[in-house]
Amino acid sequence: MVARRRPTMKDVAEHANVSISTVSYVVNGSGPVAPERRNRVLDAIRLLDYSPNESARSLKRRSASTVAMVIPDLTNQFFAMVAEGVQRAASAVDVLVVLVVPDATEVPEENYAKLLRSQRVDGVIYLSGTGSMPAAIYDLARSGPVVLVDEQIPGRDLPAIVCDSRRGAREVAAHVLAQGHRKLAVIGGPPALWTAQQRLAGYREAFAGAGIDPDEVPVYAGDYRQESGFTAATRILSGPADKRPTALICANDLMAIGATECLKANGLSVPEDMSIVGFDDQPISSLLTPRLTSVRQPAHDMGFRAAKVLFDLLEGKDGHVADQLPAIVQIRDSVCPPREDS
Amino acid sequence: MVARRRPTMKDVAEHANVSISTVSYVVNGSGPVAPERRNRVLDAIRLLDYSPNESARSLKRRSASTVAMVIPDLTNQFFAMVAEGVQRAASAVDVLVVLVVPDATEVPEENYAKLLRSQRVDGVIYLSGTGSMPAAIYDLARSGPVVLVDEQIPGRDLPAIVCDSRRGAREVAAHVLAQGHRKLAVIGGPPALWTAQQRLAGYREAFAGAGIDPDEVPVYAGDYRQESGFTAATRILSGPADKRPTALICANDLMAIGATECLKANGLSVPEDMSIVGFDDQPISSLLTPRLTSVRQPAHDMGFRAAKVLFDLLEGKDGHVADQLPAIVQIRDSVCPPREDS
DNA sequence: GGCTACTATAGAAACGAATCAAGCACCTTC
DNA sequence: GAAGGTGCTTGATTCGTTTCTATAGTAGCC
Repeated sequence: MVARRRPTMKDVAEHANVSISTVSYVVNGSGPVAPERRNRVLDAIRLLDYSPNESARSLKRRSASTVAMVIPDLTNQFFAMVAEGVQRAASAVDVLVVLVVPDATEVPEENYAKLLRSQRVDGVIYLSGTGSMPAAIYDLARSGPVVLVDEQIPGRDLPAIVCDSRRGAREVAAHVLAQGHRKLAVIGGPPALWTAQQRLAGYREAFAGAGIDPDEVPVYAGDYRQESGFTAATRILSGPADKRPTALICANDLMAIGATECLKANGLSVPEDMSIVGFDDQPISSLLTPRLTSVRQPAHDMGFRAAKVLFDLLEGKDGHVADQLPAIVQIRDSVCPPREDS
Repeated sequence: MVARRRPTMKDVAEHANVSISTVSYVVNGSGPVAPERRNRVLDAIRLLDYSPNESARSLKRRSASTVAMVIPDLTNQFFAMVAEGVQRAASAVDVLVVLVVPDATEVPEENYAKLLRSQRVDGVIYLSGTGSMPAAIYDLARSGPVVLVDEQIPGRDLPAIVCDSRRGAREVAAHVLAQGHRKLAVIGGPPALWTAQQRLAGYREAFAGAGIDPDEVPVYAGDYRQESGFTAATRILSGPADKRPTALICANDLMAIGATECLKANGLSVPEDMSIVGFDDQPISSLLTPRLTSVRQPAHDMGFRAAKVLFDLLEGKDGHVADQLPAIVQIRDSVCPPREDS
């Protein structure tokens, strides 16, 4: 049970009676080797159970074949699905994905950039989260390639994979309006985040399209967490009952769930007393009662593409990202026409 | 925008007019350095924005300060929570966690062990999944330290962090029995998995305790996925109506959810027509209608401890794991007494 | 003042793999 | 038969650290 030294190229070379360089050429296919010797090397590799030391490789090649993925919250299924997409793309090219969860990390801000500078990772996939930290992103992007997912930063144009959030938002809102709702309220995301802005803009377009002055519709800023949906709903219910909205438009599912909880806790039923829509279409959303009407983003695909773009970037293939992925409304049971008397 | 060469210890040494070794001593605090020179070095480091090349370090130190975490399914919130716990423990000691999702990985089996052998990671935290692959685990454990989470392998005694699943299972089942149910069915996990065996054993203990012959209670084997819960429930409903169970005991929440969906789809209501319990207590389970009665496992803590044990192992501190964590029944709304006539 | 006993420092040899430049066969071709 | 290829092979160097060993400098002690 002694932890014996792992075999190195030198061992393989001796076993096969060739030079170290030859072994290297065989392993990487990077040089000409006569068939007979190649087989001798291959045999020795198998016999010794050799695999190349990746630290040494990284050192020599100046690349770690590893990328970091910054995820604000793993228990949010949207992020989890993006992560799986990233993982799929990465494993296909034998790149490792290291997980970074800011909330579970000591001094996160400083650390991201350090990760890149110390060359432990070659690049970063950044899912923007419940808060915002644009400063940290700039820092990051100065130290190495960064691809954003579902986020865009106005000034700097960092590569990003995004959805047509605005359109999706416009369409859910239009769906709500089509049911006859005229008194609405929005529970938005963190105003600093691009997605929050886009979704809000989409909602407002729909309002305007239905002849409602967007500025008349109250917007409560949440942080994409369930609890903030609950809080916002509480505030909404605290207003005078006759001015109460008949539909709640939430910028993500988690907040929609929180808001629903609040309504239920106050004896209101969804959608009869108040309609609700979300955004993201997490798998759980279709399991709730009522099944939540939401906007589906192709999370898995977004992660996959983000990873691809990052890899292109790492290979110097200035991989520009032009297209947005579609966001598709999923109509379910959480919206119905408003009561006659409201 | 030219990618300038990152500064090395040599650069720092020249800037500070000291030798490379001195810089190394300062960076690692591993040797005596006069205060005045130490400051010169520190200044140079700041000035050049130096951070040590981790590949070179790993090579020299023979350790990557990185561990792998094998997770069968990220969208399962239980796993996600374990992952966050692992991440928290790792970031505290500056260890990187690389994500491995077998389903999203090409030729996963071979790759795990290779990961260890190539010294890209120092150890592995293994969450056993929807299927089983004991062979792969043995392979792994031969190449380096492995810590299991919520799993145990009979023959080999690999370090593992587990819950008292059996007790938790016994207690939920007892709760169901206490409501007066006598006709039951179990939807179990993959029979090869330790957790599935433990939970089933716990259920049977409870049955026996209530004077029911455990062998009379039918067990349907699922795979811990939602769909298998649905399938099992379909089979259960296809039997003669008078022999139909009044309560369904599911070995995890996802399958309980699937089963619930099936019942609803067949016009049955939960818990009035059939009671249901799960296991794991995922956050979403308390949001469903009815709120699912389940057994909570301290997922976050399990991940955290598993990581700690692995780190101890890596430091040679043969960290034995004796204690099991508790699993606590969460009583909610998915269980009620059976109808009189059944 | 010569001896040990330190301390702080510098030098140099690893760690394991990639790769450039050079060498050595062997074969054309005139 | 010499000049010039072509195709394999190898030795040596390099990547950026860590760390062992040697050395210079200072102090302590009789």
